[in-house]
Amino acid sequence: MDASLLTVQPAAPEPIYRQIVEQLRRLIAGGQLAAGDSLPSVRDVAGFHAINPMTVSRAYGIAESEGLLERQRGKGMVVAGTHKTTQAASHRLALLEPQLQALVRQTRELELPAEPVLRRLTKLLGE
Amino acid sequence: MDASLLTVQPAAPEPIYRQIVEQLRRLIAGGQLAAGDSLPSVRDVAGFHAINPMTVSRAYGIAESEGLLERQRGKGMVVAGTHKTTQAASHRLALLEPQLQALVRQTRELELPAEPVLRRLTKLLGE
Amino acid sequence: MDASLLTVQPAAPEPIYRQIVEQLRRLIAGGQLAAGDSLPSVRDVAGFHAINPMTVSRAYGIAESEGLLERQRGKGMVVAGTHKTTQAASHRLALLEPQLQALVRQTRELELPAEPVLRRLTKLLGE
Amino acid sequence: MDASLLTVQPAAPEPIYRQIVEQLRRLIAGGQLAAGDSLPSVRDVAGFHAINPMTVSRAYGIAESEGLLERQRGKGMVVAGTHKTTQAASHRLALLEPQLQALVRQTRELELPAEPVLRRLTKLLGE
DNA sequence: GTGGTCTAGACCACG
DNA sequence: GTGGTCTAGACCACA
Repeated sequence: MDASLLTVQPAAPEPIYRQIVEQLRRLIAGGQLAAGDSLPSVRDVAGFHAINPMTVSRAYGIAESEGLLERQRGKGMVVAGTHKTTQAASHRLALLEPQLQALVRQTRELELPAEPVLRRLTKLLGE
Repeated sequence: MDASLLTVQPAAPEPIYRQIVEQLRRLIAGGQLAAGDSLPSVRDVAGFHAINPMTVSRAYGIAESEGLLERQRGKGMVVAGTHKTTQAASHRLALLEPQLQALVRQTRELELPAEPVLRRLTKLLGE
Repeated sequence: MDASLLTVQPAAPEPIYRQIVEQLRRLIAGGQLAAGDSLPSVRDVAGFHAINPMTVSRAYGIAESEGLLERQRGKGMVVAGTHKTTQAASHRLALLEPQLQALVRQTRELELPAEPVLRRLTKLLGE
Repeated sequence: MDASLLTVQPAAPEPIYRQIVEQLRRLIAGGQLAAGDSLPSVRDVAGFHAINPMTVSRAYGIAESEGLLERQRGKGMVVAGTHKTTQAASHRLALLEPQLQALVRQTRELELPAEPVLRRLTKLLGE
């Protein structure tokens, strides 16, 4: 499993460990990480992104306590078996709902009409 | 100026003071707050949303240091005169760019096609 | 809230942060910590037991993610409101079931009859 | 000697090797394993419980260094001769003391009276 | 090799 | 004052 699977933005306001947890949630929901897949080791991820191993370990630990990952003693972390298949698109879309609602609120605060926002998003999604 | 202009979610992970600053930025860019408009007092906002006055004060202070607001003796805070008019739509759209990019990244991690996301957003924007 | 409420055994095999989490679970279930009670600060607990603040913070964080505690921004941690009352004795007894089962297994491995074990436990509980 | 003598819970927080060592300690103290008895081979135990042979080997090694077991060429591990007889009940009871003390502490944290705990334990021991 | 725990200490975010 | 995040590094537990 490749450490480059995860992306990390150390400068973002969102803490690194949470960035990782949330990416894992989406990658598993989307099926890019399937049940049984093993994850890059804590040390690999930390080395690749030049962050502290403990930060990665913390993310993995939270993901484990959420039931996303399982620890295989001595071998590393794997995607938990409960997530047998890629989740339905409707369920995956639901994971974006909070972000979509925030976007709508902000669009309104900016008094922007819907069209330019949708046009811009269409363009970005198409690239 | 009504304290209900601002919305605040104390339970959100984003700090309250930053929620306020960013809303002010957008409301001013969108023209809902025009140059010279006076803002609700720190006390009113804090009382209305049941948050700490110091938090509101801090948000106002940051907005002032960004040049969004000005302190007028005896009148409290008012929208700064530099923001004479509503900004151009293209400039306002630019303020959404980071959120749009994050949305695109998350859509890809979820392996979602563009259509359902755009459809959902269209619906929310139309309500 | 007194830092001496929690006891910690740094030499025990069980990690300190988990000792704390499990104590919190029992103290809340037993009603010694009621909803809304505030907890000793991370720094107080760490200082009192001569352990690292991060270790305490980690325990509090886990307890929060389990819904036992709530964070009051800027004020510290309080017992979550969901735990309105002391739980029924039967429910509290259930929390001891794993330990009781382990004790029974060990008693059998030692080929000990029930009486001396019960007698010893009775004595310890009565002190 | 049957591999099913030992029970192992790979999912438990307690490390597997320690589960084995402590069981051996109790089985020998209780006389279920007598001096000279031979133990199931590392391979058998590992195969039976689907755990890593190295884990079993490590447990046996620790038990040997504690003087519980002896390595006999060609015969594998046997119970050491120093443990000629079943130990006195009082000595065996002492092996349970830490668990009993932990149980008492937890009972108090749960604010449980002694009776229900003793009743439940009596029931479990009688089954 | 894997992950886990803890420390000491810096610095930030929040109220 | 509160808790949160991250680091660097030591050391342990496990397979």
